[in-house]
Amino acid sequence: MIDLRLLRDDPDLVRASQRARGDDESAVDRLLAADTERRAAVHRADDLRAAQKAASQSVKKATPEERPAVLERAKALAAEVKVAEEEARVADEALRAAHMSIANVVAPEVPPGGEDDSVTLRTVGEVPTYDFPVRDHLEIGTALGAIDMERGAKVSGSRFYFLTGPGALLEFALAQLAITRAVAAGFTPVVAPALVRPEAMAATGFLTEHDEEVYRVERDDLYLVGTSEVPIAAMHGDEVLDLSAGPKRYAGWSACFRREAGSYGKDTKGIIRVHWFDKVELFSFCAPEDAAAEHLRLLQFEEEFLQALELPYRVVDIAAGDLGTSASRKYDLEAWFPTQGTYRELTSTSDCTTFQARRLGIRSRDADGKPQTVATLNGTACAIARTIACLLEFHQRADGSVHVPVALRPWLGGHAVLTPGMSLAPSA
RNA sequence: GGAGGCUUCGCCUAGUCCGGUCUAUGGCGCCGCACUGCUAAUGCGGUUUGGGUUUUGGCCCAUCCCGGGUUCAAAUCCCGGAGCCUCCGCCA
Repeated sequence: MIDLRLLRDDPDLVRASQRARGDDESAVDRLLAADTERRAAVHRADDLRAAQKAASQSVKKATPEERPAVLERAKALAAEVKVAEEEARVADEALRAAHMSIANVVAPEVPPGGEDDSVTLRTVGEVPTYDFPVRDHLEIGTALGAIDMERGAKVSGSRFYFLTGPGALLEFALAQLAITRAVAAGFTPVVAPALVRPEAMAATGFLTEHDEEVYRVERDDLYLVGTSEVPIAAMHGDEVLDLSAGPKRYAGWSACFRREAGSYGKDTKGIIRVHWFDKVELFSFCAPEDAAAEHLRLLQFEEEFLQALELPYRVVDIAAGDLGTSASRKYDLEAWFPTQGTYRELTSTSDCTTFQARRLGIRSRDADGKPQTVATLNGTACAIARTIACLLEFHQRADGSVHVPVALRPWLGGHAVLTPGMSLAPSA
């Protein structure tokens, strides 16, 4: 939800944001009107309630003779209050609906336009030429005994997989590397629940924006999260955080579940797009004025992580029309997939400013000790399945073996290369 | 799964049986002032949050876990829900 004060003070800023996103500008005027109407309705109800309260107090003080008349007036007022309250409730609901229909105000630096208007800020690392026919990650992973897609389908259906042998070790190695680096960078490690109540899902916006993407456990009225952003954001819901020592930073590990409705035919092969994967997610709560700097910090972490994996990548400044509802700015980090001959999103980071925290009721104290809504930011440290896919493809060699980035070796028995049929026991 | 207890303005707590003076008690903490060589102690005052309004002094409304209901009037009575704790059962 956007800041209504900002809307009242500078509606043109919000209109410009809507324009940049390709969203409906008139929604701004509908919200302004709903805001005015709600305030009028609340004012009427409050005044009536004050009168009714006074009347109610006078019932007790009334003499027996006056009592019937006083009671009569109080009753009449009570009925009026009931009507006015209902009107206020309706106005409030209308405001809420209008409020929800407007996405976060985009940062002024964001490129306007749609998907094709996103801007590559920089490209880091060399894209090598492979002097042999490159194989995709599924071929390599299957040959290594790292990925078993067929049995994944047998047990759970399409877009499910088993990670076995070196694949399973890679999962833990990536998780360890991500968490270790995050802790070193000041993030508090968190193991978060992957099953949450409807409130947590709704408060983070996933029931409205990504409703089709979400798995429900109807029997228990719980939802499987698509990212640990959900439990971590909701973790501090309705709290006043102490940010006097700086942002609160978390690195959350959890399983992630996505129905991938509407992505039939997209990335059907391998583990690039799957119904379940594990992920280490970065999440920061900070003062609104620190959000832009914090965003760059998350971006830097993500870049350094890809560098540690020895992967070339590019940083894309996502255009307004392609931003999520809560994001005011978003960077995608895309790494090179040789079989696709292109960069594909491996991680991303979004600055949600106060948009998400307003709905979640997460505040901190400003310099004057007044509560203010915090800013929230999220970023991928490592989406494990897709990262494994990229590593296998990018670091493949002509003989079907795969180079292991130095940073991962401590968790892979010290091995520098993964070879089909190799022993996974630590090398001497 | 069964039985019971509990949830009050940062923390602790009184109030709930028996509806109105609860405009919520007291303590701790915190802020200000006074006193005081300094500190401590003491005294006095202030200290939930959100909304509305404002001549920026204030004023009004809501807020006692959440949502309904009864009533002129609900922290208090009734119904539904959530969370925490204890015990029993089951369980990796």
